[in-house]
Amino acid sequence: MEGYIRSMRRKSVNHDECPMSQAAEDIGDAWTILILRNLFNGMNRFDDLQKHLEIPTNTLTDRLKKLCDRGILTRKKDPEDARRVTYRLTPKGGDLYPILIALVQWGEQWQPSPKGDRLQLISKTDGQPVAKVRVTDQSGRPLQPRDVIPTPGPAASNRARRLYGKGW
Amino acid sequence: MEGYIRSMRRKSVNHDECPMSQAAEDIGDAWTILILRNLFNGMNRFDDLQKHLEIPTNTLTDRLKKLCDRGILTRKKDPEDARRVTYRLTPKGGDLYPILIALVQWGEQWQPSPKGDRLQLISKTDGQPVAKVRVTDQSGRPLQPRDVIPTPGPAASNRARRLYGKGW
DNA sequence: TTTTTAACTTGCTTTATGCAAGCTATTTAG
DNA sequence: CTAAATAGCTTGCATAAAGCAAGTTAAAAA
Repeated sequence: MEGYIRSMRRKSVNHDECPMSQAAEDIGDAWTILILRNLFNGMNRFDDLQKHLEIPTNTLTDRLKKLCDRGILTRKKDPEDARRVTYRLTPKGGDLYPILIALVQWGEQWQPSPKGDRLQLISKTDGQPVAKVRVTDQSGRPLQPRDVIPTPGPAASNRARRLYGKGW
Repeated sequence: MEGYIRSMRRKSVNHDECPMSQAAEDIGDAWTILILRNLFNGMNRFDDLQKHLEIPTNTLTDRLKKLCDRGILTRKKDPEDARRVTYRLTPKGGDLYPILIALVQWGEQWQPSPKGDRLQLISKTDGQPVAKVRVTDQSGRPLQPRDVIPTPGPAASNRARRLYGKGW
């Protein structure tokens, strides 16, 4: 059953031991990304998410369940209204922030609206737009893909070694 | 037909004019993310991708086609071997780099292997691991979600205005 | 005490995924 | 120069996931 999730038909994408495969498994889904976006904006209830995203209820249930199972969200009953449930980002979930911001910036840059910006991210520290998310070295120098050597670590799978050792 | 792609049944997730929705539509898919990962590692042929990822050929065809249509990849015939086709990242595609690096770092941090690191990203500039991708203001101060005010811009849709104006 | 609200669940239809096989155009082997 | 191999697909079929409408349960509001 290795390499499969929940069925023999929906293949798991995480058959190498790559952190990106696991991340892709977790958030590599359009609905999941949008749910997380809304949670980062403080929307934490089932029906608000459903109405705003126009997501089918069973799909929303499925995604919220997975996000909770994977430790990205917590599910708690609202003490003030026992009908209500609140979903909140865990520290692990909160750490997805740079990824979501990078997605916004990429979308704004490369698929701009003719009418101008759709979303501006303003920092409270200086009232200026948030800086572009970049890959840098320890001293802050920006790095391009060619400046980075991806090296399989001690826990790398053979598949990952093949990829990063360029031995396909 | 607004809000739908390719059919009446597969809903498009991009019914607000949000840059993140569009980005989610583009790369919010586990196979797509892994294809991009492999392309960033210099793997640019159909059969190499197919073998390494163990992705069904029709799914790979579909994803490569979409990525080309969306200007993320180019498709060119190899002048040295007319059977071969090479897929390469466009500047738009290359700009997804911070997102992929952030995904690796998140996966390595929050879903670590008991055996240690799986993938180490070493910078050629100093031989050190690449710095953690962060959200900062213009002067480099790190920002948390609460430090950022997402403001609908001139091109924002009503749906986006509702979300970012907290008026659900 | 009836109606609403919130968060689902169920049943059904359509679409997408996965597999095996086949196809077409080159290129290499004999 | 023909036969086999290779690269990049396409097709057909089975099953799983997405989407829609409706129903369920428990709590709160009217």
